[in-house]
Amino acid sequence: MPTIKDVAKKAGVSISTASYALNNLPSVHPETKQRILDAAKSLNYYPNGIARNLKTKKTGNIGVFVYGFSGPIFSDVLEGIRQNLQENGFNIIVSSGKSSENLLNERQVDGAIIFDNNLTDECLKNFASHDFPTFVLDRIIEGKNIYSSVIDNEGIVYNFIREMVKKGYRDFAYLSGPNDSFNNNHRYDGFKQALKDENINDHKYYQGDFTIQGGYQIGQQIGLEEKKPRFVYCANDESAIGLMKALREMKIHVPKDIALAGFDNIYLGEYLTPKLTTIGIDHLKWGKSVAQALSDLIKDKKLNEVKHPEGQIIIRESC
Amino acid sequence: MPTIKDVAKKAGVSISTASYALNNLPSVHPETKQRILDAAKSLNYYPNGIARNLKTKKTGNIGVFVYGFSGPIFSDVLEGIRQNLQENGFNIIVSSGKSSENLLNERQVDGAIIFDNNLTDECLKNFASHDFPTFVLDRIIEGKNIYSSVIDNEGIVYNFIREMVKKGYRDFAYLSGPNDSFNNNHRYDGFKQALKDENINDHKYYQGDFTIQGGYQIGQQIGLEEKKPRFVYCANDESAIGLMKALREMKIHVPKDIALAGFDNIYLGEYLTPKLTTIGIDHLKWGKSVAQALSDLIKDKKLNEVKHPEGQIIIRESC
DNA sequence: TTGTAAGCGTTATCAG
DNA sequence: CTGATAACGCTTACAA
Repeated sequence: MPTIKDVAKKAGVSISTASYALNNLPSVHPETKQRILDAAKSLNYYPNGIARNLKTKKTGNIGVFVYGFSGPIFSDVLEGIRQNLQENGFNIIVSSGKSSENLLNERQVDGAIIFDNNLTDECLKNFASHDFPTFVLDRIIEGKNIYSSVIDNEGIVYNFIREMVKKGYRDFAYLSGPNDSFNNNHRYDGFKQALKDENINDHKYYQGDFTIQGGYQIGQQIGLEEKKPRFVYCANDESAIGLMKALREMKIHVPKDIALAGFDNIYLGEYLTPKLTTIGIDHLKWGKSVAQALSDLIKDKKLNEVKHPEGQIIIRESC
Repeated sequence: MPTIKDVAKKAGVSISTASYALNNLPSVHPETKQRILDAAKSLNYYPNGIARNLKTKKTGNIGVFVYGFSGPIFSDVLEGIRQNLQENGFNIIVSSGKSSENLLNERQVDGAIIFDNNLTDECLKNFASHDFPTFVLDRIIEGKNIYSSVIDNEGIVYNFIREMVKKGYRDFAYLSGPNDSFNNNHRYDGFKQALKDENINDHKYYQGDFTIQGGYQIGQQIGLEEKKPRFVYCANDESAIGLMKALREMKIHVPKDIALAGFDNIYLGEYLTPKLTTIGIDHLKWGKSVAQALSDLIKDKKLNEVKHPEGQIIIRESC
């Protein structure tokens, strides 16, 4: 494995001159520079990133930490982040589980984007406090160098439910996600507030867990109920899909017997029968804008506007 | 940001003793060790990974390089890899695009798992040649330190098509993926061979691109054809989904009018109407076994059996 | 324009 | 059991 030393020797210059040339510093004579570049090429030399990182105290890496690799909603956020970071000359490093903590604690990244409940506020605050900008997308944390960009769950679900009431529905149920989920809780708040403002005093509540399987079980349960809700609002699309599957199996027609809707606009919603009504976030744009804000913070140390992602109601066939 | 120097000073020992204690070397006296650990804790000390990596010439990171973050099939492979690497004490770093090349060339990872056409054979061979074990999952490369683990596309598609012939189908078409795709080409080979062995001399061929959108367009085209194929085998599930959507819109019934099937067993196949017949790979297991082989290679420098992933035919309702 | 040398934060060799 | 010290491969004052 050739080092800069080998390149310098081959080109007949000192290590520092080699370094200057390889880093495109203007001071070095064109001829020597060429000699150095040729030597590097012929040796198939690449700088050792680790050594550079140690010296410069920068890695050029941005960590994106997710709670798992399954699940369809991440992909677009990640892709948006990736595209933007590439433009800004950063490497993207996506990780999950124990690795995430390691990479943060050992400072193998210059900044972080978080989408993982399992990373504690403490861990993140500690990382951020050492001058590493951090964006959190799955909760709100206050702290030095730490910023949140979260969906306005409450507002958009509120609007959606009121729209459904205008359409004539009045008998609602809520199929929840996990109780400790930021997104779920805010969606439920919006749901309740809408009912309240429409003077609807009662609603059923089903405990789900954001999975298809969970929605499916609730669907089986609902199928056996004497008095079924007319509209089940599901805290995410996957719950809705499971629910819909169970209802279909029990010959309960959607939306004629029971209407339903979800959240996330996962791409398969459009391919179901009936097509799923949902609330969509422009994940690609969200990813890009967060990545841009982070890049600005790292490069210029100044915080530009952090756009919160906008939600959009997507009416299809399930209600 | 505290360094080992600060810890040593606080504990009243030399740097090297601090290092010994922090790395659990047996030689250090329990009492001093405790003092050092306490000091580290009170300073909130974490070793600087970069510095350690430079000295030890190991990063503890495994790079997983994918062609993009979208697409459902990756997630399970990634999750399998993640689980296994975590057990083996490695960090997982998933990356894509330009970053992948950077991380490889700058040796920020100890080994790599590849799922990305855009990384050239040359780049991978170069990386691997410097004693970094590399597993390639999306093609076959021969070279020092470089190993392939690929799906037996040909064999399983072959078996599937022959099974369909037994069921009575004889008029087949192939909806392809991109022409330069390893998976697509081998699936097509299996498809053709099966027809040949069944003495079916002719078949239609539609050029797709592995996307829902692509499948949808072909579906619209087929809808207008005078003489439609009886069975369209799709090179992946997403193509099949797009195709199915178009057919439904044109009131062509699946499987009564046209039967179809895909490849990948993406999870939503089960939630479509009709449910999609497909060929499934146990991606989680695949990811785990590749990660295990890579870990063995890095730790023991010895190559254990590389399991090729097994495919399974999953008959549902679309044919 | 080029070279010398210090130093980034560790680990590891060697001596005590 | 503990401490000096060199070294990992690079960047960057500073000197020439």
